[in-house]
Amino acid sequence: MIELRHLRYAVAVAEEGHITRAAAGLGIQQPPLSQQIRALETAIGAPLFRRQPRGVELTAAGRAFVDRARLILRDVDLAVEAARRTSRGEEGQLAIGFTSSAAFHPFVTGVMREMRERAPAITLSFEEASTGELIEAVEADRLDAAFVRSPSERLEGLTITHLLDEEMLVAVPDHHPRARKDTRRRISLAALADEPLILYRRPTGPGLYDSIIAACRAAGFSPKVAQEATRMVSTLSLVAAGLGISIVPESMARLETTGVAYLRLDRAAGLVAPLALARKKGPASGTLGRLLGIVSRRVKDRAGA
Amino acid sequence: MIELRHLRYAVAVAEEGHITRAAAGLGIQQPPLSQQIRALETAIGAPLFRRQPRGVELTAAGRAFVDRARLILRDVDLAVEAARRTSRGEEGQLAIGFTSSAAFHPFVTGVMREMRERAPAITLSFEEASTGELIEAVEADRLDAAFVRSPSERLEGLTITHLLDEEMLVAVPDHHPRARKDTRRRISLAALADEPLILYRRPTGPGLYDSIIAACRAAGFSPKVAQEATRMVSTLSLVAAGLGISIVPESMARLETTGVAYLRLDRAAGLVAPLALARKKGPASGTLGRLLGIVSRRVKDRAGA
DNA sequence: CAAAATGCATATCTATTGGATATGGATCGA
DNA sequence: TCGATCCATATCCAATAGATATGCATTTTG
Repeated sequence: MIELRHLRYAVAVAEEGHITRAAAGLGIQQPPLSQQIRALETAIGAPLFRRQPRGVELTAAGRAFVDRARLILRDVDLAVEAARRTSRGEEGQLAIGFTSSAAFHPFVTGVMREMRERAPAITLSFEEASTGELIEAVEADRLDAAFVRSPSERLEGLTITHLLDEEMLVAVPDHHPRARKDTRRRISLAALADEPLILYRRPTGPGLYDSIIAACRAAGFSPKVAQEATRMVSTLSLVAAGLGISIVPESMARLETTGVAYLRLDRAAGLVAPLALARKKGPASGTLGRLLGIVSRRVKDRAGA
Repeated sequence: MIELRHLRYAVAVAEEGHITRAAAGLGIQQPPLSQQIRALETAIGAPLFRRQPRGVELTAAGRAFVDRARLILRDVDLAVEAARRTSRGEEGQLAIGFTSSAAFHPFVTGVMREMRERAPAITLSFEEASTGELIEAVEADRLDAAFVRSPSERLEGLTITHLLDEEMLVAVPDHHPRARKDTRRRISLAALADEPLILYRRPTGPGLYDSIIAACRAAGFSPKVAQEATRMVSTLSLVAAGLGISIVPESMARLETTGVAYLRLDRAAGLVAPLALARKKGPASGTLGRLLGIVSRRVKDRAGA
């Protein structure tokens, strides 16, 4: 059976044109090298070297073989390197999901940008869905990780890492009486008891929706849900159209939203939009490990700052 | 040190998704296979397989490696095959030379055509030169073989194989008085004693030139050499222009030669153009062996016919 | 021209290691 | 819970890669 050893030896002998010298270079003695070369020639069934009085030289068949052997040896090194890089998470692919409200958060976009820079050989794929759908996708290994909101339910088999809590803002039409007043003043949730509320809710699973309803109840009223939108951005359009007000994560205020004004909520409302990363329990793959590294470093930096 | 064995094993395990089953397929037991896989993983420095309760499955790094390993194993087979084919003379290159007078001989063109058909993977290269130059090129290994005329000098280190003797014809302008008579009748060399002779001679080395002069002397006269041309074809042009007559190998008569008529010579003239193959002494390379095989078969066929 | 040197091949021995057998331990299905 | 499945570990054996010693052919050198 031909082994890489035979290729390495044949290449060395071809380069030296000399068995004894090649043996020295390979760190073995001359006789074993002679034997291995002969064994290779026998396996191939053709002489690769012409034995000259002052050394050896390649036959035409030898040249054909050695030229290819060189490439093969290089390919083996490349294969090993590829495996190492893949293992270290510098190469491969990573499927990431996020809820629409997380997609615009600077933390998430920052992580993504850093991934692109630090590991350009990783092919990233993104998916937007509701928290519930994302959790399901992660469980089913369709996603490697997902940025989700309100990790309320602790799911078996998943690791959910809390990243940060984001303030929530009240979005009101800009002609709304409250938008006229000092927008820096915080208002209480209760002050919005009579306003028609527009909420974002995906067909499936939990999300910010429930947190908002719960917070209103805690503030002593039951919100009047005027509309439900399936995309977060449409929520804001409806607000701009004057159909009601809404409560959205702070990062949403970054979107171009003419016709919408944002009001800060009283801290007592206790309404925050948590951002968390969900992934399968167990050791992370190389590419996922790479992502986790970046995420945890940024969480730490954030805490320090 | 990573060996092809490791690649073969990794590919087998990846394909079966099962160490025990793969071991059976490889004709070894399960424990050594487990060991070899582990050794490979250690050498690479990354796990290639995830041990599952019901078998094993590739990690991302494993997939990256095994995909390449498959190609490498195929390349090794291809390298072996290429060496075998080259050795058998089905592949490689062959530099062949011939004198201008041999280039048109049907024997030579026939051999070349057969080479192309039988061993299309051999890259043929041709060179035209005088017999002397060709002999030199063969000695210096710039040519693998050469079709030459008059192997008069036995050169040390070369094997010169006589292939056939070709009749020589007298080329005369078609308005020449002799061309009017019965062209099938043979004439004697002596009858041409008074004709101005146009001969072909390369700057270097012996050739047909000397044979012709010698034959004339044997016929009892010294030829009047009117012109010397450096290309055989120009010789015929000069004949057509009426500058004199010439003596050329029969195969030259195949060229389109308006204005030239050919006369057969008396056998007593003993003027023949021998065709021989010159090559280095010693065992022939694969590609050259291929040529020699075709040549010798055709010589034999010719003798039989 | 003889002697030394060079360089591959052969012969024999040793040490490494690939592979076999036996067994343990974890997980899964009945 | 018991047996089946399947990988890992431990130990042993056998094949073979490689070491040492030597032979043989050719070439260089004094």
